[in-house]
Amino acid sequence: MRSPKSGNYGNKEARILDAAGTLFANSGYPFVKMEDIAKKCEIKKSTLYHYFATKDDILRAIIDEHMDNLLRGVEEAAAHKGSPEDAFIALLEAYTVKSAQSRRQHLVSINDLKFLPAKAQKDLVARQRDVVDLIAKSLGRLNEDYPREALTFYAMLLVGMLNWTDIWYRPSGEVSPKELCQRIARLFTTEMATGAPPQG
Amino acid sequence: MRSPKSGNYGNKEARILDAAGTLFANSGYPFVKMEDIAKKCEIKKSTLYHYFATKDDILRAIIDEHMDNLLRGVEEAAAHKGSPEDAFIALLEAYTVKSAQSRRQHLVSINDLKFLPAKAQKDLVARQRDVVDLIAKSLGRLNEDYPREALTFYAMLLVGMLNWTDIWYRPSGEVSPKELCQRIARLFTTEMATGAPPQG
DNA sequence: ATAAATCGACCGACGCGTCGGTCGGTTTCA
DNA sequence: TGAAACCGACCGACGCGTCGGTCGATTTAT
Repeated sequence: MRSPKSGNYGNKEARILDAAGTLFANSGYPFVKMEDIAKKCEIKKSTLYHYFATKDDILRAIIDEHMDNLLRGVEEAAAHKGSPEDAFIALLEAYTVKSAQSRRQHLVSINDLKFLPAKAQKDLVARQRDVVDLIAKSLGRLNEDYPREALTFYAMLLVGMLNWTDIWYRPSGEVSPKELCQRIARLFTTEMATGAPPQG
Repeated sequence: MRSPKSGNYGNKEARILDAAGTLFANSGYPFVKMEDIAKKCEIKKSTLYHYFATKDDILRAIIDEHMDNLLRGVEEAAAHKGSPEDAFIALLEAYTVKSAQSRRQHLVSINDLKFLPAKAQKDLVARQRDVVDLIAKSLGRLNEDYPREALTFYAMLLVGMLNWTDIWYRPSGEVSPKELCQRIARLFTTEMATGAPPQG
């Protein structure tokens, strides 16, 4: 998205978030000190507090921005016109592309959400739920016979798989991102095509 | 395994690990203070250090024990005689049963591993890899045409899904553990039965 | 038999590094 | 010239780990 080196980096807030995101993703929120973030931005710690009131606020801002971004991308793909299968794959690709694009932010969102105060967490989790619902809806178009709760169930499985994948998957490895995405998609499209809807 | 209330709880070490495991699972390693653990064991913090040299050691012991347990269970199931499908399901069930049995330990293993010093992590991760390999091998028996690396790939996806499931799945909900397990198994057995092996 | 020596479990107090956050002052710039 | 950006010095709470020492039980020596 934004290269760390691009000259007029715009507002410093974004630069701070970018630096913090990288550090959080690499080391985990509790291990990153405010001074580390400051150093990476080539400012002093106290200056940091000119932009963000607390460490939590930085984390919150990162996750918040990422959720918006992710949700927007997935919503867009969900509106894909074409066969249900195409729409589903488009959605999956949107999800993985988005999480790859802002890979660090995504990792932070997954790993460090729990370090936020409960109230802030609820807010963010609600938005995660929106993503799951969109996926469930898309799955539903693959097979109209699955009841809503089964769809949600599979959507959760899918999101879980994707999120976990972020932890170990390296795009530079044997399997290309596109192939990763297609293989995962096939697991679910096949299920929806051949599986008997449960509890029906 | 061991009920917290069972009278002669045996050695105190186990009791400490049990208490710490619960606390870690509920709140996350960085948030749990040595004093919290001590209080839960009805001893003083300093006494804790009579049994474990550092906080890290406690975490390490928990994960270590759990890994052993899990690996043993999965190994046992892998030796299952019967059709490849039966063996695979048995293995899956072993995994989920084991992680449910010691749910807290499993959560700790997933969430808090990263708080260990790098060296200790490597050790534990290697054992996780052993589990993945066993699963890959079991998948391989479902379809001999899949090359090793594809099997590992799917095994990783599967383990990821299972691990993530631990985060949100509640056995008391709509879907019974057995059903959960079967649905997940079906995603992969179907793939292995109908899918074209990639890169082949 | 019993006093002395030994030992494991236990504890209160606290040293000390760490780290999020503050404050008062200086520089920059429109 | 005044507001925004920036900084160095500092603070206070917190939490890990330590240390000196107690207590009751077991072992040893006489």
